[in-house]
Amino acid sequence: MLIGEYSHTIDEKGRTSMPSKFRKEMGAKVVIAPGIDNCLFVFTLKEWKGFAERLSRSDSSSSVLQADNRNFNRLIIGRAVEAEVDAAGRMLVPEHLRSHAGLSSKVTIIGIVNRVEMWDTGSWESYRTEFSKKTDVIADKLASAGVI
Amino acid sequence: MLIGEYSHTIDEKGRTSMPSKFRKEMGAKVVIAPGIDNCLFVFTLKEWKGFAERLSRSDSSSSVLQADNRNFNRLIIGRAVEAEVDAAGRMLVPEHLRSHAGLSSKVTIIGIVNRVEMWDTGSWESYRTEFSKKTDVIADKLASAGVI
DNA sequence: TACATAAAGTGGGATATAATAGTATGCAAG
DNA sequence: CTTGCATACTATTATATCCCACTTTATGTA
Repeated sequence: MLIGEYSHTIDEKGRTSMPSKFRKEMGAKVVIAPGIDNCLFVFTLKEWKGFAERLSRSDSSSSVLQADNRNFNRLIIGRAVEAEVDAAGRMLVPEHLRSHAGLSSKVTIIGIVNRVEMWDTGSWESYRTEFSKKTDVIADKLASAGVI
Repeated sequence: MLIGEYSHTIDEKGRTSMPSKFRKEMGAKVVIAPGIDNCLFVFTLKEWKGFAERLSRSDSSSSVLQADNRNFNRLIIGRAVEAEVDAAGRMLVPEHLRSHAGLSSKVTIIGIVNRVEMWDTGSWESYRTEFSKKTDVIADKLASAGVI
């Protein structure tokens, strides 16, 4: 299971490390896609197929939602790339995806069960500060999962 | 059952002891996650898996398309780590979790039935003194809610 | 109560692994 | 044929993990 937060650099060629803890599970080929909220999603090939399929399954009846769905798919699926993890454990993030997430030098990579997210470290920190104020939402979720 | 309060040190590498009374029940691998109120939760691997799966299913109650789910999963699952309890009975708490709970040198570890919490000893003491004043009020609430 | 023995807790150093920078090589386009 | 870019390889630095030893606390026995 992919969990945890790791900090890495991204060099001027756009290469950044896949955290060593994730490498075995992610394999040598991954898919990098624009994520929701200024981050990038990284999937295994297998997970990507499932994710893309769920997105493109248009089960909404209203034409307005269908249009939204098409746009969404263009933005997410159309801009995704397949990337290889090299011998040193790095993957190349193409320029259009780097700019989507605002990646410059420091990146924070987090694992969320079946996907990985890449954030610019600065963006991640402000995102985190922002949401950690909502402890009531967090407590509700923990309660509904039977943790507390 | 995990009960009791234990005090330990955390060294500059971030290692701290799992109380010996908890070791058998917790096993060799545990998951450390950010908790609410400036503490960390420590789960057995088994408890964690059930918990994470409930929260990351792709049904509507935990879909990635819903902002609250994304936020929660990023902050709790994305910042959790799997940690091994070493031969000396210690586990490594990574820097980002130490700073979440404000751990510096003294930690207090408490057992709460099926989970363990780690507190900075100072934070724990102020939390405890704060709430021990209100135990009668809390007891009344619990009683009127039919809990005890 | 004092002592002996064992278990647990803590600190520090050695070794292995990972992260990143730097250099070389191959391929494609002009 | 040359130049530029992208990928691959190598080396150095940094970090994390493992291992050992000492200290302290607990427990049981004389």
